[in-house]
Amino acid sequence: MKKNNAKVSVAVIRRLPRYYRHLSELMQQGTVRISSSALGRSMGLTASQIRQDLFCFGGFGQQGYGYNVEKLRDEIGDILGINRGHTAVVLGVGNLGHALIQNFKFGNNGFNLEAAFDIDDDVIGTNVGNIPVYGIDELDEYLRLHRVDIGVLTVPRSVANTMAEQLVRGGVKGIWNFTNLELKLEGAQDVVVENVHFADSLLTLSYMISGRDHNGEEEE
Amino acid sequence: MKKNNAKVSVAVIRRLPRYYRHLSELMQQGTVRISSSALGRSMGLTASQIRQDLFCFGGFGQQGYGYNVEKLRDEIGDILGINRGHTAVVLGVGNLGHALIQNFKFGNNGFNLEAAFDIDDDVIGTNVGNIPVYGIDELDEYLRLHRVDIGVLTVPRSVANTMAEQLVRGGVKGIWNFTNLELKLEGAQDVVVENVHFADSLLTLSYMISGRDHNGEEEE
DNA sequence: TAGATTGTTAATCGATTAACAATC
DNA sequence: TAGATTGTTAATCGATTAACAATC
Repeated sequence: MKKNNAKVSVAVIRRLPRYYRHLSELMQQGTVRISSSALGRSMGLTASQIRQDLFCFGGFGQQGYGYNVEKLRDEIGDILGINRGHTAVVLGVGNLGHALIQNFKFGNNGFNLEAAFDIDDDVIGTNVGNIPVYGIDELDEYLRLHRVDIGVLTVPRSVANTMAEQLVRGGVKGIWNFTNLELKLEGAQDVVVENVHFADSLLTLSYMISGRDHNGEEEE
Repeated sequence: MKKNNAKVSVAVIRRLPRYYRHLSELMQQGTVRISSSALGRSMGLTASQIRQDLFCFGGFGQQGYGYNVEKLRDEIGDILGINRGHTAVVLGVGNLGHALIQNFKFGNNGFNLEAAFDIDDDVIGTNVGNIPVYGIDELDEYLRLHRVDIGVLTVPRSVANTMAEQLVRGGVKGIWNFTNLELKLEGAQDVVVENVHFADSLLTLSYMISGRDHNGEEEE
């Protein structure tokens, strides 16, 4: 198992969570070992690609045997940063923020959700789930006093960029952006923005169900 | 502008909604024309890639001038299927379903949201926004009587696959899947599933903020 | 040991970028 | 017209797939 220092491509990185998810399910089903070809079959990838992907990180298998499901899962979890005690806050406790706080298992993904912020007096001071909701004017101080790794942005479009800038000034490492805006953050090259663009996803689906004659001409 | 029958790659397709979004913003700002290089600069793409992407569909520009923003936007909207009168129903009016019904602009993306379904008697018979909520046992008949293009799946994990199968039997063309489950739909090759996996997105962000020493060894 | 399956390099394929003639 | 910028082909780059020696 040799150290591989080549830069890992984003295509590989985006497959890691899928590996993690599938391996977790296999583990729950009690599967102890799996070969790259069996895993590939169940995930719709080639065995070659799986071995190549894992090779980026040194490879975690054993010739003639395959991969230990639990060990591989844990290794990938480590690579993804699941055991680093990441912390998160939610900005905007509207319908979507509410839904994320209540339903999304931050803990399963290695994040501790510690607070939420909103501008509405009716919700400030309450708890959603176990999460306290503070006023947005308390954000600066909160960020000064706590290490917050990411901000979850579920505020209205109109204030999205301002709030994002405030998070950046407060020292977050990443922003999980649910607003349909492309954030413009000057001089924050080391802050990572991960977008969840619902509209992009739906429009892709729209394209795919719309059939093939996309140039408006008759077929012959 | 010649007809191009080569299959369009998924990489290109997934860029189309971004083009659409950026062009919409430019249009709102009153920009009338734009060159591939200016658009590329503002989107973080090369001019070459933009021209190559549009070339897949025949090209919509004019030498020496560039692209008419509104015309290009509309052409891409057409390609994405925005003007086909698509219809949608939501399955599962929990926190997330509620948030989507209330906040997400289906109309902006060419979809008419027509109904929602849930199992909870407290919500059945009510309206969320303007959308009526029916009992899940009325779904089969509803699908028989109405043409529904996509089902939006925001039900609990445990019933996700069953509900998806019911949608397929009811004749939907696509499923917009917000459950963190990989749907297994036997014999439904022509039904498109578009996944919105929150966890995958967050874990990608987790990786990116976790620094580079992913093999646990000390640097030298 | 023999069989299986990985780690790893090489070959192929596809996507992005470069170049430039066509043309507005 | 001259300048600008596209449409389109060719070159390059990177990602996926194939192959096979290493080894459990």
